[in-house]
Amino acid sequence: MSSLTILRSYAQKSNPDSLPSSVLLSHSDTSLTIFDAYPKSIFHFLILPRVKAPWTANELTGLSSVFKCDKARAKELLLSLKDEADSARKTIQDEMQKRYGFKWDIWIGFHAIPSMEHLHLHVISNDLCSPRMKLKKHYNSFHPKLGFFLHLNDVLSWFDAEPSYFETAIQLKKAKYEPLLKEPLSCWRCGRDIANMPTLKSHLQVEWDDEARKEKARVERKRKREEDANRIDTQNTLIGPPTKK
Amino acid sequence: MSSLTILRSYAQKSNPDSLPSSVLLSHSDTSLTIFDAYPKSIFHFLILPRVKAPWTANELTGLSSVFKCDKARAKELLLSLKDEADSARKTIQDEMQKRYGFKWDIWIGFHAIPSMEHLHLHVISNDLCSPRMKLKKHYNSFHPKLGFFLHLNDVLSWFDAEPSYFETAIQLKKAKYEPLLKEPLSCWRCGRDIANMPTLKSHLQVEWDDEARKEKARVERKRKREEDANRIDTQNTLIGPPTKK
DNA sequence: TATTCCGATAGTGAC
DNA sequence: GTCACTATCGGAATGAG
Repeated sequence: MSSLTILRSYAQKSNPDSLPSSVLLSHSDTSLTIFDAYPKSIFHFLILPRVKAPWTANELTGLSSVFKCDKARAKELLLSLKDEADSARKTIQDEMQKRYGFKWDIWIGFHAIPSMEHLHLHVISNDLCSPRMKLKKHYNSFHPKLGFFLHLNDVLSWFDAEPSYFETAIQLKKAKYEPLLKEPLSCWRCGRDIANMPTLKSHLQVEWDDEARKEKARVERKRKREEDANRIDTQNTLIGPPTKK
Repeated sequence: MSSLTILRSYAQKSNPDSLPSSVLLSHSDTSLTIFDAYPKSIFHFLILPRVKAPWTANELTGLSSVFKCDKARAKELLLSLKDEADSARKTIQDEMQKRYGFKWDIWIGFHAIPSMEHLHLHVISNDLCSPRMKLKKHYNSFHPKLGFFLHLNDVLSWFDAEPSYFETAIQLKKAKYEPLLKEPLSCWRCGRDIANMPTLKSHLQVEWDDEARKEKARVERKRKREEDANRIDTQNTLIGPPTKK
């Protein structure tokens, strides 16, 4: 199977459960949620629309081809992907809590110019810490403010925009988006320019470690507060009436 | 010692014999012949003018600064370098015969834009086979027909050219010569374009092996002819008068 | 913007 | 056009049977 069309081959399966569990996380009637084979963050899933009536494989090649179909149908499709993405987000959040003791943000969106020939919606945790995050284009393709990563909610807002804006937006012109991948590296959190990928990766790790530390402290303070409140409640229950706040 | 000025430091020695034998091959009153520290061929020497009255270190920075001095003095300097280069050439030819049993061509010339700050004349065998021959710019800087390598005899001919030609030539404009180093690779022997350095290096090795084979065969034929002639002479001496040719 | 392999290209730092 | 080091950039192939 060529790497260019592997997602399509998944999306064409009439029985998604035949996919190995290392590939498939879950599926619905209209979509699959798979593990990105080269995760660019600790958590990274792809939501694929299934090739199923009324959709053909060609119509599902990418965002542009989807938009070229009936507008209402396109919106319906994206909303169903959104449902699946929200579900994947919850799965990720549970895992975050279980494995790391805290939760951090998750981004949901498309690449303006994908390489693989089947629409895929990224659901990715915002750490961007992964051994597979190797190249400038990898990073820039997920930078949340650069423009190449199209947040799903932004894409959905196109449906409510002026028709002329909609028509321009859905063209996803290469000339507009391709150069973004070559932009200088900058930390999406602190905005600082960073000279190269090794330095950026260290920086992202520090930023995430920092967030982890702060979040865990916050969780711990909350736990303490609740414990205190509980002890006071218990004391109050045992020795007197509740104190006024 | 910075690599930019190391040649100058050699050229300034009042006693060149204090240089290690791994650096110095020989010297005259006006010049040094040193081993190129990064030989781009099997044989590769540099001839340096010594910093010695009437020459100052600044005047000897490069070809341009030399030409800016008195024209007659400049010519005299180049002719003295030529003498040393011819001497180095003979040394190389002896070594070729001793080590390889045949001789091949030697080029004598300057780089139009040198990186090191002291005039140095290259004396280099035309094999261009060396582990130090690594980059396109290395090769192109010695390509005998590309223009970046200025054969000493060509430079000397500038003195006899129209004054306007002379004045233009001695400027050695970067804009003219720099782009030559990025020209596509082509074999200086057979003219074929060659895609990359690894391929070129293999090709140069084959070309040189080929020349070696042919030259050795030629040498052997000559030896045989002389042996035959000698045997016939000897026979003639022993058994009769020389035969007419 | 799938990865991987190979090589060319570009910037730096050397002292 | 000094080198050596690091990283980036640029093309081509990639599968399957």
